[in-house]
Amino acid sequence: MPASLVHLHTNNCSSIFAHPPMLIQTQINPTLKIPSFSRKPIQTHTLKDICLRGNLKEAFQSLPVSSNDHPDETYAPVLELCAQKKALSQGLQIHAHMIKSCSVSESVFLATKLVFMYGKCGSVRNAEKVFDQIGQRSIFTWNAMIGAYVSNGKPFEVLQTYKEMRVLGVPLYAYSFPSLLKASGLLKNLYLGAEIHGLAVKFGYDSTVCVVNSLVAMYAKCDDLFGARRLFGRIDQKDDVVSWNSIISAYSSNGRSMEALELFREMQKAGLDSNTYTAVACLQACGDYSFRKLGKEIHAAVLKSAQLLDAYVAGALVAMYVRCCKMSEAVRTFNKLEEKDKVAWNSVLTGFIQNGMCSEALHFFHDFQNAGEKPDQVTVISILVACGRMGYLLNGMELHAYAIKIGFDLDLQVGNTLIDMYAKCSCVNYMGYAFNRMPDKDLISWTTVIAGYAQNSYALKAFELFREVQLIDIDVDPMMIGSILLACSELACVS
DNA sequence: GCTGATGAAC
Repeated sequence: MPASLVHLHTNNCSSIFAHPPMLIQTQINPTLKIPSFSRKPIQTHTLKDICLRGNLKEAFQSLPVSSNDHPDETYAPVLELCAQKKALSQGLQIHAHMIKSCSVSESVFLATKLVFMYGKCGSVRNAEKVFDQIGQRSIFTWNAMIGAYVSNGKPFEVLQTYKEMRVLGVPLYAYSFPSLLKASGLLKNLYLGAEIHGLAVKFGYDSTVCVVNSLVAMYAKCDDLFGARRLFGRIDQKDDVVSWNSIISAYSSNGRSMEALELFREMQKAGLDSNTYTAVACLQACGDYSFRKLGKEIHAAVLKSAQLLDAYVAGALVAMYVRCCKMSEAVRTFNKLEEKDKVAWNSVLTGFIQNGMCSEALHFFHDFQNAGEKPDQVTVISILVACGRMGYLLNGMELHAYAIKIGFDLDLQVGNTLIDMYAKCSCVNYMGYAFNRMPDKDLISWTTVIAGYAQNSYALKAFELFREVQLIDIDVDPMMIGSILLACSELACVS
């Protein structure tokens, strides 16, 4: 690309000629000035370049063996690279290297980088350990810590840290808000979100584009679409793709396809380029059969624009075809994927089940296992549903054993599906066992188990559990009443 | 130096 070369070239020139007085001095005695450039900065600069190139192995080989005079410049780029690659074991090695050369405790900058690296690599505990040891924390340190919490799905910890910041009087800066607002959204705590919104106004960051975008997302996650729309409407310069993506995604994830797609059209009219996030949000809105044509159009546009299909876009495409009951298209899209991740596998799997193709789902599960994938909760739930519908008790039990082995049977949703599977396979004893083992039970658990007993002619057992439901504070739902009526007719009692 | 918006299930 000639244009970027020219750009780079002029940039270098401007930095060299940025200090004319120096230049005058060097002109007096140029030959002596040249060797006075120390070798150190050149070395660390190359390490930074290696890191920018993204080769972790090369970066490791270029690390100085003993302690050096520029720990910040040495370690910061390597830590950043570890974070980018989510390379925890390498990050730990760098941390060890740093301890050996005594450069962690003195530098808040490097300690903050460590917190950031551990957060990105998914090790909240290590991030906390480093964070706790830092005496004088900067606002960057606090932001790195709450960022680590929020990106690892720990909104309660964000809330706690936020309270600590308030008590200590740490002033919030622009970049504190996105993480705090995301945590409010994860907690669906509109009250907290509004409080943080208030602080953003107080500190004067409510017009900062990333803060506004985070606010839009927060209100949407807290089911306040009106609030999200009002904020989006107040943005003067609507020229940021993320702002549009936030509001489109707000509508599409709340099932408001029409509004989402109207906003997408408006965005196109404004002449803004969409990206993968836009595609995902729009595809989500194309779940309705009536939008299948638009979904195909977006599919075509995506194929045209991206050389390599983004994992999220691919997943959204598969999910879109599933919702439009186009399983052959879904499978075709899935097969074209170079990197098939778990969500993509699960989308196809649940697609088969939603479309009543249980034996296809079981076949597909064999492919899943042959590909060396490990089932997660969603996979287990899908296969249990298929087993139940097909009446495959032995396969269901096998999956139950697997679920127990890795502790999934304690999961509420997995437990509920196990109850349903055993009920459908008329295996009442194991159904009761699965139900009793559940540490938490919700309305669906009770409804499913009562229906299971009633449908398998265990009317008295159904009554017994119904009485228990009335004792604990759970609302009775129509499904449950239906099961109890069935049990009544079984016993021919009308009382 | 830290930051914002994405795909799956009973």
